[in-house]
Amino acid sequence: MVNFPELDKSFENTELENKCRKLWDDTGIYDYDQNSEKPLFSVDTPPPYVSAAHLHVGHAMSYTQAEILIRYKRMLGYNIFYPMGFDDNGLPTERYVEQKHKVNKKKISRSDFRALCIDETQKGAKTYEELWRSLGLSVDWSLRYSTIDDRSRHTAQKSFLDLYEKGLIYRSDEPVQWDTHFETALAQADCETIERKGKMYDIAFEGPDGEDLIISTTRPELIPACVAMYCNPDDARYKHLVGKMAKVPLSDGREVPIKTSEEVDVEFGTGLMQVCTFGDGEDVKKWKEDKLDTRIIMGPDGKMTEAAGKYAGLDAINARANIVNDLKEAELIRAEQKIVQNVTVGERSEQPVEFVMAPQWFINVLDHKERFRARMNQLEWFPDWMKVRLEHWIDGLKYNWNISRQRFYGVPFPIWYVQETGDVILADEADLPLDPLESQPPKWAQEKYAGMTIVPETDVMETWMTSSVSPLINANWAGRDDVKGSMDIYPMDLRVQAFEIIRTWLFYTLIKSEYHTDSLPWKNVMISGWGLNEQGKKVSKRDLEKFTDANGYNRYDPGSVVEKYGADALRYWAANSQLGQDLRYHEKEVKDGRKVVVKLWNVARMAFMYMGENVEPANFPKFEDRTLEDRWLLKKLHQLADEMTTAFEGFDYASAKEKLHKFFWGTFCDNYLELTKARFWENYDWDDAARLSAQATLYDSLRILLGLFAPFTPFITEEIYQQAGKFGEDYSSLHVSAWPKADAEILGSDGEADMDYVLKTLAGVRRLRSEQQIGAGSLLESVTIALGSTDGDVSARLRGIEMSLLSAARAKALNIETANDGEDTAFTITPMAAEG
RNA sequence: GGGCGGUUAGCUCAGUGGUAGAGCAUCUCGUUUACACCGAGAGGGUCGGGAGUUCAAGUCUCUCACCGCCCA
Repeated sequence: MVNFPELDKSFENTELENKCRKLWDDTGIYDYDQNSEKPLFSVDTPPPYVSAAHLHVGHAMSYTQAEILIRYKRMLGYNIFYPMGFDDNGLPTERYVEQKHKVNKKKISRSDFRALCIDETQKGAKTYEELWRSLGLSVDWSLRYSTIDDRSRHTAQKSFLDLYEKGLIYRSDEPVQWDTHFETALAQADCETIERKGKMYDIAFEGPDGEDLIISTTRPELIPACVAMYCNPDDARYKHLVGKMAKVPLSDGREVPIKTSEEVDVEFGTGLMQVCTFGDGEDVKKWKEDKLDTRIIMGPDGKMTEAAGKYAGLDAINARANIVNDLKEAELIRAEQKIVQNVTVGERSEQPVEFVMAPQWFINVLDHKERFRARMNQLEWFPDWMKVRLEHWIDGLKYNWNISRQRFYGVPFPIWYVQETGDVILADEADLPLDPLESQPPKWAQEKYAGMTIVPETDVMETWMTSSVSPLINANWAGRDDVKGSMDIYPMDLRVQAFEIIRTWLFYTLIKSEYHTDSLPWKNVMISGWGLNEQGKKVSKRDLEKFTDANGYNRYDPGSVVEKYGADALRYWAANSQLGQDLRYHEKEVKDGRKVVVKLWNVARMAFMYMGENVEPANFPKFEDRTLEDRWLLKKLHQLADEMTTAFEGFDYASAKEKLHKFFWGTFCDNYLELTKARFWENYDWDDAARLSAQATLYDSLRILLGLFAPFTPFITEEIYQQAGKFGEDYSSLHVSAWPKADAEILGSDGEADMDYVLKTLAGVRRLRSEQQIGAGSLLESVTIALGSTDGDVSARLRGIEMSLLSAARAKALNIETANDGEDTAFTITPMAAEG
């Protein structure tokens, strides 16, 4: 027995959302159950940087897209492992703290700086958690981790030790890509290429016989660091020079060798090039291969050092200007030309990347590309074409992965060095996590190196070193007893993330799994696109600042949007973009979701009204005994459930939503409900059996629709479900009820062919009403259907469904005429307005 | 220069070889007993250009152009 109360005419979304959130929290429906018998579905989600309140509707979009799928899986009966992490170490945090507190890491103690970072990240995490909750993300918050907490530091440090023991990690003093703004090393993945205007100078070196040797360069300031000159071995112009020396300009006659390399482009400039320590990766390569001299003239801060002589203290730009002047005075610049050049810059600082010599820790990736490719191919990619992006990244790898960062805030390396011997002392795994600056080395080491000077590593690991073990953090690889997960959840079922971190997060995680566990980290990966602003650009911090109005409302801020339109509305918008595709955000499109939510509420209101109290599903007529309209509707609805299931199985939430939307608004509301109302109205002669059939079908269809909408709009559907007395079910929440399963018998049913006449009548009368400006509500005196065919059967069939046709036309009488025009399917409707 | 994605209605986007779709916007009508955050109807498209395959191409192939992202 189920009672359907009268629903309020409207609802207040924040109030409704708070109610649902309380229910979900109280019943713990999102909790991962370690002892469950159910099949497991585990998800590895991106830990966003919490250092700045930078989350925008684009983030809401991609997190929601994944979460819709997770809700579907939960309704399928999976035991869901859905954690949330926060990434709070790394450069973004430090930069945020530096800017916000106007501090310089050189002028503040390491521990004070770290304290500020931790404080800011805790604030940020709180804001973020509230936002994700308000959006309805069905996360088990007890699984929450942060990349600076004990378990993450423990896991990252264990990762280091394991790699060290396996010989996959090494320390080396070699030129590394360097960010002169943040004064830290960078990995290849931390760099990007930008286009900018520059100048190409042709500069004369002096050959062995006093002749001019012209090189073309955009970086004349590196001339004092020139250590060799190169030409192509096949270049006839310079063959006689190979092995001889050239004099470097402005150097008091310093000489550098002239060498050959296949890689020198004969067509570029004069075919001669300088190699400096270090201008770019090519310089590094030749320096290594040919064991060239080292002349470092630039410091870690990007300023010229004493070795640059009179240019010392200048940054690259000023040094360039000065040196160009000097060269001009010496008449050594033979040409200059404006060009557009591609410059590698630090992703965060946007400063040109330089090379600096410093001992760093590297993970060997170059020797194992084939293994990574094989793993990559074992992964199921959604969408599949995203795989190519990783493939090309792996192919294009040029450097081993440098994980050392000369920063304060991050996971420390669990190591010390012995000054006298250079030995590396590793921490014991049992002591992790630790900071070598604050902890003593293991006892055995203290004994072994007694009397020697033991110094801690002061660099920290780069942030990806930690986030790349997120599946292992979740699976408690470190074996901590304060954590819920276990290696049973590993490999995880699904990784979700956006495309821009394929080369970093996805790639690094793949590496770590390969090295640590000799397996994939997850079975499937789902890659989202970006939510873009109205101009089609990535939503920027500027958008978040510029468009905030006096009341603090910002259309790009998910918090603002949720408050104004409701979480369901924003979620509904998020499902608009196909998996992997970008989507422009327009605030007005959130209204579309809002409308669906309101419509659902009103549908429920009506259905509740017509179902009323004391509804006994046991007394419902069987499917085959229901009316034409009801059987048709149910068949369509079960087809929909079937199609949506297929879509979801392919991670295609977007077409699932599209099909649902189309069905709900068109088939269900505009057609079925409009047809069905008449059965509850007094001016129609429908019998009680037909009314009961309608009630049964409203009951069934509303219940199924709530299920189908649940992943997209969890709040409104939950509220209706609860108001409906949970349809007499035992589930504590709609979101742990069973996903609607298409019934084979209903799918295979036929006999609704007559429905075609009803729908044609509905459409035909509507058109005529519109043409003749007759309101849809006014009852017609009669409707006339003119049959072109002389087939008497049709006439009889129409008489058999007379009540349905009258309901469709909203008419009192049905006339059937045969127009002898010979057309088989001619079918017209002639309504007449009722009097008055 | 190479790669990936995109180019469909004014805007944002769907579209599975078989009569071009949705929402928003526009126009007309309708205060109707779930909903005006509504309903009915209408207008609006050489599906980026060109070539090819096919009985049939928005869809498959080739090519060119433009946009976005990534790599040189």
